Amino acid sequence: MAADDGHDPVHLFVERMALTFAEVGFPRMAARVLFTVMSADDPLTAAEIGERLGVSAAAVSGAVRYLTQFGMLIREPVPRSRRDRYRMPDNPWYEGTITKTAIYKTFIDVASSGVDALNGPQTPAGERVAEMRDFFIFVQEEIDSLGERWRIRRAQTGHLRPGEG
Amino acid sequence: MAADDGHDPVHLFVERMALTFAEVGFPRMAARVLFTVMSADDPLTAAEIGERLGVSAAAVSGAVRYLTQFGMLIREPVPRSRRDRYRMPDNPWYEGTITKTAIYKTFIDVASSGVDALNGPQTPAGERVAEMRDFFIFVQEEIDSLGERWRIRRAQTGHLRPGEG
DNA sequence: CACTCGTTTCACAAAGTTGTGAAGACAGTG
DNA sequence: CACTGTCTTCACAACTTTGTGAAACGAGTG
Repeated sequence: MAADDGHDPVHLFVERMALTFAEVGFPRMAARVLFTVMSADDPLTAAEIGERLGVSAAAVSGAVRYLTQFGMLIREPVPRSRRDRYRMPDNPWYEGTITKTAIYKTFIDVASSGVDALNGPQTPAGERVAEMRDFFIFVQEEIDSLGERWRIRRAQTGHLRPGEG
Repeated sequence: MAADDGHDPVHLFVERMALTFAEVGFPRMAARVLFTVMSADDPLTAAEIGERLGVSAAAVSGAVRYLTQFGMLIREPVPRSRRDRYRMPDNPWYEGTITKTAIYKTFIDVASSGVDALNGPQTPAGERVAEMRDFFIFVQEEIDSLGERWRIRRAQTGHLRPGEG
C-alpha cells in the first residue's frame, strides 16, 4: 500500500503533531518519522516509513540518524535481512526532551553576561535583565524537578512502569 | 553614533539573546528590537533602535508592531514631536510569554485526536500516544501554576513589586 | 569475489523566510 | 493647505532550510 492520500486519520495525526513540533524548533522530517513510528503498533523498516510518508529514502535516513542520536528512536537489525527496523523506546523520550533541554541554561548564561555588560543590576536596564535572568533560573529549577514530579504522580495513579518506583 | 561594530558588550548581549530566542521560534528581528530596548536605560525612538541595530526603518516597524501586540513593548508618543518612543512594560513580559503559551494546549489537542484515530489506548500505538498526551497535560498544569509560584517566591525573598502581594 | 539490496552521502533545486528600498500615508506645523 | 518628518506598506531580492535524485557505500550471499 502506497502513501495514503492524507485522509487517513492516523496519518492526519502524524502530520499535525509533526507540524506542531516543528513550530517549536524540532526538525520537521524527524518529527514526521517519529510520529509515524509512534503510531504504528509494530516496528517499521525505513522503506515502510518512507512509503507511509511519501518521502525519499534519503529523507528517512537523515531523520532516523537525528532521532536515534537522542534515543527517541531505536534501530534494530532484522535477523537474516539487511533491513533495520525502527521502534519507539520503552522509556518515554518526551520526558527527557522537555526536562533535559539546555535552552534555559543558555538563556541564563546569556542574560548573566548581559547583566555584566550593563554594569550590574544598578541601572534600570541592568535590573530588568537581572530580573529576567532570575526568572529563567526559577523556571530551570522547576523544569529540573518536573520529571520526578511526573513519575510520582504516575505512581500515585497506578501507572507504574517496570523499573520505576 | 551609528550602529556599533559588534564589539560593544551590550550589543553583543542583545544579539546573542535574540539569537537564542530565535532558536525557540521567536521572530528574530522582533527579538533584536526587544532586547535593544530592554538594554537601554531610557525609552528609544524607532530611529534610535534602527540605528543601534543597523537595520531599516521597515524592519523596526514590523518588529514593534509584533511586540506591541503582545504587550512586550509599550509605544508612547513623544510630546510635541511626531516620534514615538518605545519602552519596556513594568510587568515582566516573560512570565506571560512562558505561562500563557498555547503550545501545550495544541500538543494535548492533537495528541487526543491521535488517541481517537488509533481507536483508544488499547493498542500499543494508542497507549503510547495516550501516555504522551497525559504527560503534556501534566506539563500544562505545572506551567499554569508556575507564574504564581514565581510571584510567591519573589515575595518571600523581598522582591515585591507594586500591585503584588 | 562479484552480485544484490538496503542505506548513506552529496550537490542541487524548490520552497519558505526575512529584511530592504522605495513609494505611500499620515499628522503636525507654518 | 502645502510642507516636512516619521511611520507603514509592499514588491522584491538575498538568504536559509529542506528534501530530492543519483551515485557511492557496504554487508550479506552464492
